[in-house]
Amino acid sequence: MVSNKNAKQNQLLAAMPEAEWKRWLPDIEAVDLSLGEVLYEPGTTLSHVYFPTTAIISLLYVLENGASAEIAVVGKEGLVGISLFMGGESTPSRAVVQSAGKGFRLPAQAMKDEFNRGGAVLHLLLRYTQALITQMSQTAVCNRHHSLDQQLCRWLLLSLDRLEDSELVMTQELISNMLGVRREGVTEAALQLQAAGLIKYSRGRISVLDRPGIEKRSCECYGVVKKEYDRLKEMPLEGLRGPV
Amino acid sequence: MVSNKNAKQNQLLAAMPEAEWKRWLPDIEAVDLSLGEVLYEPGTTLSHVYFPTTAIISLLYVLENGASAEIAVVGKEGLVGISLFMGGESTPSRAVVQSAGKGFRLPAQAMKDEFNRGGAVLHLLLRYTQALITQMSQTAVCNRHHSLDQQLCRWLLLSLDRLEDSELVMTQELISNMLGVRREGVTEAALQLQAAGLIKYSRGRISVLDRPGIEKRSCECYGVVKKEYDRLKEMPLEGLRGPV
DNA sequence: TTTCTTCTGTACGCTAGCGTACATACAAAT
DNA sequence: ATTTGTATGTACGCTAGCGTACAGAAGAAA
Repeated sequence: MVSNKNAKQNQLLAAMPEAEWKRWLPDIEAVDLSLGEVLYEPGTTLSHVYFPTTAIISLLYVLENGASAEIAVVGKEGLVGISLFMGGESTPSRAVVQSAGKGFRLPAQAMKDEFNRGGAVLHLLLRYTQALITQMSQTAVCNRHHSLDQQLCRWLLLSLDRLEDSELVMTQELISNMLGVRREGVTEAALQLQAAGLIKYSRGRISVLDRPGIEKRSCECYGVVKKEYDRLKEMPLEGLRGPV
Repeated sequence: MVSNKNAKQNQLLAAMPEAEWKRWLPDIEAVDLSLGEVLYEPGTTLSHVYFPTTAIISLLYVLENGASAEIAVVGKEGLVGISLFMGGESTPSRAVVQSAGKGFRLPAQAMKDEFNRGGAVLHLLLRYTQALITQMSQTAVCNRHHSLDQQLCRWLLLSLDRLEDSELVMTQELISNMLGVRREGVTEAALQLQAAGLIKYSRGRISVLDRPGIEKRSCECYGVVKKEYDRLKEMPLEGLRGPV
């Protein structure tokens, strides 16, 4: 039996009705997620779904030539492993811990069983999936049209939202993998942000000093996604059921 | 009452169990979809879901500055309007008819009601959504790492798969909007393909002469997505229910 | 203290694709 | 047959980001 209180740092778990929550308790398990840990590889069948609380997970696509790009970030607002209930069992993407921290996990079968009861949990999870889709789509457009500088700001904001403090443990090399760009490009962009007094960093630790400043430099993509997450979060869960 | 036979050109409708299909029949409606027609705008509540048969629909994101990019294509293999059953009611994207043709539509409420019965239709639709997510993700990576030439090939293949013949009615200007690049860039890439004898085109009509040739020039993204669509299509629908 | 490793900074030439501006060419309409 | 509009081709300078190659700098290890 785990500490109920900590688990509810995850917003999906927190949003679950009491009855469902009680059913889950015996199966749910606290986990420590360490930097670089891989939650699933492309094509593998998932054994658990993960609900991060303080950890941040990146959904990464890796191309044949080794080039990669992050397609979405998951933190305390979501869960990792949607393909389990979406019905695919696996995805072509990889889930990597981008920022070490804690989370909870639930065995695949327990997840499916609950989902198949078709109640509030189903709607909650699908609504979250819809938000995730928005994030992915926006990433696609952002990759096409926005500058590295703008994208770095967007990325910093996405990470900040999922952390308690304003310090990221993250080398420029890793960021470059996420953004799918050269490490040197990240250095240049980061130098500018530092020169402008917006961030301060050294050897794998980045402190954000002026968040509003970063927001100003970011492309619209951050805001669009944030707004959509908020909109969905506030929608009534029974929305699907009633006739208006 | 519509012709059952035509509707089942759509693979999702075709995959529906007879019982469910009979429930839908009274509500389903044939529609002609003309080039450029907009099925929904960002943020608007959807009135119907669309099941294309011969038409092709593009899911487009338009940025504040007017720049755009296609994030996914939907043809006879899928449906347009997943946000209806995913619970969001709307999306920040726009759905535009990319290739004129026919399709069928179902009123939003009928769709939700059927979905909420929680049977095979639910699993069928979620599995399709999972495939769509793959397409979006791959598009994001592709936008980051592959050349215009490769992407044009990918795009041609995606379109071909959703058409009967091998002629696309599509100006280079429109293609450039989809790919989120300059029209001139598409001209250059298309010239090369034509010089290589792979396609032939003139004033908005493109004939693909050598499909294998195009496949060779395309990036891996087309193949990855295709394979995942096929994999999902062949999975048993009850996969979610049983314990293995 | 010295060595080693990892992270960050700098430099330089290169290329794809952009923005812009026209030029041609085809096809339908008058 | 001529006009008009739309689709395609060409050209040219520009910039962001790439590939490559090192050089410093900050910790960690010895």
